[in-house]
Order: sequence, then C-alpha cells, then structure tokens
Amino acid sequence: MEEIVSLAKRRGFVYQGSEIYGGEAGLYDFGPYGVELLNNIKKNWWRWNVQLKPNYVGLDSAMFKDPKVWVASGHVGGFADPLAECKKCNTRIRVDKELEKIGVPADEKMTEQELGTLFDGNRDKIKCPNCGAKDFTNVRMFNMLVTSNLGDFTGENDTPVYLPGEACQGIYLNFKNIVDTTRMKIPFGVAQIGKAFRNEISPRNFLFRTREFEQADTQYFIRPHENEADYQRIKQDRWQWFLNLGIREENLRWKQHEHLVFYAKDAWDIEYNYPSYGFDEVEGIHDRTDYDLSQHMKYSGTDLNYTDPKTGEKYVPWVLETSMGMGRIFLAVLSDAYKVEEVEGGGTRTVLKLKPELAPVKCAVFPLLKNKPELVARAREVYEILSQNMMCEFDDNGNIGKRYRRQDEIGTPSCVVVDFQTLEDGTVTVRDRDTTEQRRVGIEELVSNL
RNA sequence: GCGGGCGUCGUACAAUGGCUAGUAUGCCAGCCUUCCAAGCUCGAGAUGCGAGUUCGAUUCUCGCCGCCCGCACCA
Repeated sequence: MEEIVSLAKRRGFVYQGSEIYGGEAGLYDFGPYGVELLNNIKKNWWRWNVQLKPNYVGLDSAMFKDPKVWVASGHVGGFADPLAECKKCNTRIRVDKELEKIGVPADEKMTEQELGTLFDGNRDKIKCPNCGAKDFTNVRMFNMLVTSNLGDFTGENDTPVYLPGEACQGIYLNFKNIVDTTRMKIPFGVAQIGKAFRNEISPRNFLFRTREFEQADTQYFIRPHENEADYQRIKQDRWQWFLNLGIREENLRWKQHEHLVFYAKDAWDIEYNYPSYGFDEVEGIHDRTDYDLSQHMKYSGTDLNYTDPKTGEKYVPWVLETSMGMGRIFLAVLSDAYKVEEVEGGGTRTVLKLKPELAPVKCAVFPLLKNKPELVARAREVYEILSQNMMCEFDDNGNIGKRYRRQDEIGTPSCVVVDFQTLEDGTVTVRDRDTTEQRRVGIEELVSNL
C-alpha cells in the first residue's frame, strides 16, 4: 500500500488536502491523472447504470437540503450522543443514560456544557461498566454531520444547515418529481453520484475513510414485499460491474451485515482485498423497505404514495439501494492494476494494468529522436490528430525507453512512435503497455486501431 | 478522541548546537541517442508550522498540524 500511495503522489494521482498549509486530515485532492481516472470510473458506472438500463434515470440533487431532511433520515437524532471515555480501558459511556441511572435528570438534547456540569458534579458516583474505574474524560457530543451557515446573515447561526451525511437522500426527495415528470413506472431506479461529508473521528487508511467523499448510489423503487428477487438480481449485477471494471474476482467477496438497522430487511457489502488492510467495504447493497420514503412523508407532510396506473393501488414503495464510495473504488482499481514486473536483463518495470477505457491517458506520442526536427514536427502533427479523439500526451524527453516507462507507470495502454520510416510511408509503431510489443500501422488507421 | 511511534528536496535516504544541509532517483534545459529507465553538461528543489532555551536551533524543550500502528468510532 505504501508503494501505491507513493506512486499516487509521485505521478500526480492523489495529493494530501491543503498540503502547503500542513495538510488537513481526511481530505485528499485528485491530481491531473487522478481526476482522469476518477472521471473514467464514473463514466463507466453511469453508462452501466443509466445508459444501459431502460428503467433507470439519473439525478444530481443540490448538496444543501432543508435541515429537516437530516432529522427525518435519523442522522441528527441518532448521532448526537453525549459520550465520555474511561481513561483506563477506553470504554465509552452514554453520559445522559448514566446520569439517569443514578437519578440525575438528563437527556441527549441538553448542551455539551449542561451535561458536562452535571457529569462533573456526579463523577464520584459513576463507574466504568467495563473496568469499574471512575476516571473519565470530559463529556463530548459526537455528531458526524458537518454543519454550515447557508442563508445565515446574522452570524448567530442558530439554525445550522447540514452538509450531506450521505448522497442518497437527494433521490428520496425527488422521488415524487421523477414520477410526476417522467414516464417512469414502478419498478424503476434512480442513479446519482454525489458528495457526502462526515466528521469521522479518525480518518484513516488513505482514501478509504475520508471526511469528504463521493458516493455513487442507485435507489430502485419497487412494490412492497416484492423485494427478494430484485435484491438478488441487483446483487449479481453489481458484482458483474466490478468484474467489468477489470477488478480481479479473487480480490472481491461478499459480506452480510450481522447487525441490521431496525428497518432493513437485508444488507450485504462487496469487499475488496486492499493491500495492507485486507478485505473491506467498497459498496453496500441494502434492502431498506419503505423506511426512507415513509420518514420523508412524515416529516415533510407530502404524500409520497405511488398510485399504480393499471390497478389504481396506492402504496409507499420499497427501496433497494446500492451505495459505493468513489474513493474506495478508485483505490481498489489502482491497487488491482499496480504491478511491478521483472525485466529481462535485470531491473523492474512498474506498470498500471488499467482497463484501457479507465486509463488517464489513452495514447502517448513520441518522436524517436529529439534532435531530428522533422521527426519532432511529424510527431506533433500525429499528436494533434489523436488529441481530437482521446486524451493524449506528447513526450520527446530523454530516450525512448524512459518515455515508455513513464507511460507504463500511469497506465497508458498505447505509445505511438514516429520514426524515419514514418517520413517515407506514413506508418508509425504502436507499442502495447502489457506486452511491450510493437506493430506498424498507418496514421489513418490509428484512431480505429487504438 | 485516547495510547505509542514518526516528520530533511517530488520520491527514497544521509548529516549537523555554528562553514554553502549531502547522495541517489525523479523533474527542467542542452548535447548525444535509429525503440524499452545508457552517457555527458547545466538548473530548480527540503529541515511540517509556531513559540521557548541559546550569541546561534533542522538538531534541545513545549504547543499545534500531519502521517503510521493499536483501541474506539464507522447510522
């Protein structure tokens, strides 16, 4: 993993966020090659889920939403617990619950200060349930939602808005809009790629757990209780997508959730075998019943029932969700493609064996020699032509082997060389990243050949 | 957030309470080069940030920030 992080930095895929200021934990910037790879993964995902599925449509919802959205979703209430930690064994206690146990009225809606005062006044009566010690840290509120001050001009910020804790809420909010304005009929799906923010206590493992991240979600709306067959089908479809992306199947596995949240019927993760950390979640596939739409009905007062156009039956649809972390799939793609090969005659070659459609640069164009102006000029022309159709790079630095290696490290599938024969018959050599073999083709055929 | 470790050019390493902080590689430019990191020349590039001790701090002390490991967290 260290090698991959190092390559990602060295070759301009991923940088630490705000690095020149000392860095910000849990934030990463995608560099010139990183953004290409990321966009290519997104493009592939969108094609698979929107373009190729007749009953799916796309969406891009506003990141800021009515604060009540996050109350309805359970993020506000469920994640504002006042906690203190035992200094001996690091066990965490719910301060409000422990205070109530000893007869002190308290609840989780009180402020951190109020609870802190109550807690400090009763420290001698509260023992750690695990080790019995009475030595606790100060009370802290933990809420993973990130707040902002959108629309607050007074600076008092007594009505904070939240940055999205998950991207998928935008889909539920627009369920009715999509039913009303398109010809979508249940069952149908909505796909969205969007940003999410969480105040992770300790972001860790490079792109794996970050405070700002991007999720690629699909929500499939179905008739109540008719979840089983579709759930199985969607699980298989998602597995196939990972294989289609070029991920090796032996590095993937299923993991079923052991502790389901109360409303969920079933939940499985697709895990990838990351270098160093081992298998961990890339995507969750959840059978969520009608929880999300029902909650938004309740809190918004808007009727989100669906009326079946044929039978007239009214119901709140159930939802089958797929939710993938873009950083996690990015890291999986990079890890899976990374190879260090032994080279004949000693030495090694670092190569990213990316599926060509994912490669940041599709084709690099070199003149065989730099000090022959006619070769350089002709190579420039070829580069101009190819750039019209794909991401290309021109390189005339150093010797040719060096340029090949440079492209290998960023996963460029093809390198085109303009040599002396090009000047005579208009053919160039095309060198393959994986085999390092070359073939000669005419410039006109290049685009179709690549 | 807690405990432990760490922080020197892009990367990987070296050195030092005081002389211009060194090497490799990468990068830039030039020369050379008729296909897989050859060679020569030139150049840019670092002590994470801030305070303290000191005549003088990259080096010692403290705080902050970041990274790694473990715990906890991950709806």
